[in-house]
Amino acid sequence: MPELPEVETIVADLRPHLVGRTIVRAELPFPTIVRHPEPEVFVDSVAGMRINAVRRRGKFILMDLDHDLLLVVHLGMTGQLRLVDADAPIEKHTHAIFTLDGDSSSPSGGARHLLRQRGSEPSSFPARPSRQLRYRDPRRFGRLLLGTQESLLASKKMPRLGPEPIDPAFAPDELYRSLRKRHTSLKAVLLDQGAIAGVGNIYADESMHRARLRPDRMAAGLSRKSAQRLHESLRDSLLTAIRNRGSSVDTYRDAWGELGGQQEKLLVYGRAGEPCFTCGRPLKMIRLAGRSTVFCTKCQH
DNA sequence: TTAAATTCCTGTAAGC
DNA sequence: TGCTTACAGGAATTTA
Repeated sequence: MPELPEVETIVADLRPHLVGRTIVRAELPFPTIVRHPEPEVFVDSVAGMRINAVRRRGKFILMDLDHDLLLVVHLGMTGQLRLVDADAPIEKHTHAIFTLDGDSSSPSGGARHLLRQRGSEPSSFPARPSRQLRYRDPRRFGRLLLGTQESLLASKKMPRLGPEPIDPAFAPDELYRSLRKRHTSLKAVLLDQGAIAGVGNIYADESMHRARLRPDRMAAGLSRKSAQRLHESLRDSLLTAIRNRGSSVDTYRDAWGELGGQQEKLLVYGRAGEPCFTCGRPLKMIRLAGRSTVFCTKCQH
């Protein structure tokens, strides 16, 4: 499922292809995927808007449009955002389609028309179909939002998010202080988007294993030194996963529909019962914060 | 106020 | 083989 590294991969892939493009038309085969505003307003409002930036915040994909509008995409568990040629067959569970203006590297519109009139359009300029950004989500846990940044925050449509764990400004002591005030399991805090943005079940388990910390430990009981280790492990887990283009467990695919590479390198997630790579003892699975949680009873304390 | 439980949703895999 | 059932989980919402 898409967590910080997967969303970061998609955003980095999409950015050069979307920035500067204009959304010609939006269609919503499944309108309720849009949570704000009303679907008709959403469709009307994005049409004709230029995409000025593509960013990530936590697990959210943010697209800055004209007129201070912000198009927000959350992939939930099975959401996929793909860039395809407009004539590509529409896959099942496609809930939103954004048609983009043509490729600026080949003459389009008026320029193409002029060339054709003069009978001099080079054959090396194929009639490139316009492209579409498509949102597909079989389990429909994802959502789309539109509004000004200010209005989205004010209406509480966008949750308040904690610091970005891979931001160099995120200091070990900041993690220590936020853990200190939480009387719940370490796992629950790592999954809390208001505490740290972007961490989900995969990288919570991976980073606690790297830090040699039991997921069911009380967060408030962690020493400064342990918090420091967790801080480093979190960054390592996330940055390594970004380098490997994310983990394709379940249905995750990048913007081109390709698999990531990190799933083959996971230390504990999805490996319950298999031997720990460090000590060989079978990894244990428990349920914490409503999530399956895998760890090593010997290596993690 | 905070933490835990419940809910949404469908593809997949296990079990009969 | 074919059906039923349990399970996966992000986060909003509800309950404790």
